[in-house]
Amino acid sequence: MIAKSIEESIVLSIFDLSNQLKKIGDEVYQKVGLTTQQWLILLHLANNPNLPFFKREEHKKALMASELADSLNVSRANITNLINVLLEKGLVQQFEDNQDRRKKRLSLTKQGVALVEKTQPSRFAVIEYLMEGFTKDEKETFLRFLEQSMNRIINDEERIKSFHKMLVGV
Amino acid sequence: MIAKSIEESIVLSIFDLSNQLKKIGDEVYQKVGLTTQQWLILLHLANNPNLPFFKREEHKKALMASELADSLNVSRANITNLINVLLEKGLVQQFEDNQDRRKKRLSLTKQGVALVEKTQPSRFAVIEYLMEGFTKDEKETFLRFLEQSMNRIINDEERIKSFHKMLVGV
DNA sequence: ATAAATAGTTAATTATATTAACCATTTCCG
DNA sequence: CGGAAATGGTTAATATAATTAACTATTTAT
Repeated sequence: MIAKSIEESIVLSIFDLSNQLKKIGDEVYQKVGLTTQQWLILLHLANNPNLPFFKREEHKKALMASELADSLNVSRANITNLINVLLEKGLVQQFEDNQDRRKKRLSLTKQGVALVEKTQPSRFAVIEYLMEGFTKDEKETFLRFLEQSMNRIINDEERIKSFHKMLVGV
Repeated sequence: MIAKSIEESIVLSIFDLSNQLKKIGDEVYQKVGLTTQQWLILLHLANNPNLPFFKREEHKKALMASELADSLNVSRANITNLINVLLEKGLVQQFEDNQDRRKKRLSLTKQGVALVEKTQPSRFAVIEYLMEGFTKDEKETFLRFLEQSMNRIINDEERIKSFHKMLVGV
């Protein structure tokens, strides 16, 4: 018999909710021929200040593929494929960095910008609806909580793995 | 230029965190030859009271595959495959329902129970560490928030879709 | 008594990602 | 300075995790 634990409930709920949000996203963005991942790339290229990626570090120059790979936590090869679709659709453009010729910078095309702007209101409406009824203070606390958890995962990776060391011999 | 929004920050952080947690989970459970999905099935069969599934509805009888499909939000066919692995590994057993011969009930084997119990402490340690420093009240509010969001997604699906109707013609 | 619904499975397929190898370029440092 | 290592991007082959569609068996509804 496993004990009730508010902490575990939170983690399992986060999983569940994220899953559902992704399903909704996939369904919605499928209408414009995109996946949630491709959509997230557009949000990055739109410099959406609400992305954890932009909170963790400042980015003055246009993003490149490897930074997207970092933020989405996937391989560079995968990003290449995702970007190719966006290039074909004319939502994104690529240009070479003239200080470092290995790098390719990415930005939204006019169409890309238009798409992001057009979808903004409905995304906001859904999000606001989901968290209706909570105070600003409460929301700020959630966000701090989420950010602390992320920071600990990123910075104390070794420590977290050490908790699991005992599992190796199972 | 997209405006700062605490609500959108929360949603994007939830995405990010869930992603990271899944990566950690995959890495850890890979050591015992399981995926995060298979692991979640074990937690269900262990009647973990912290699973959103058990908070939404009571389940007196042993679970069956289609209920797992509901909870994990995947197809029944997919569950069949996931279960097969767990059967092969001897972590799970299946028995026929004698009231309804279409149904197959699932339960953990002794080995399955042992595995869940053995991994419990380290899972709890990680989880506690992630949310260290927040009060019980704060955690409870957070959980209510997550549950409200999930409920709205499940119960007001039509309403949420209607927010996106305007996108169809993009 | 028959049609519809439910539970599970199988086979074929699709989606989404990964790894490994490679090229070009830049950075590090002995 | 010059060679080794690191970085950025791509390609090809592969893995994995899921889906859909079709099917069987059984139960429920009318």
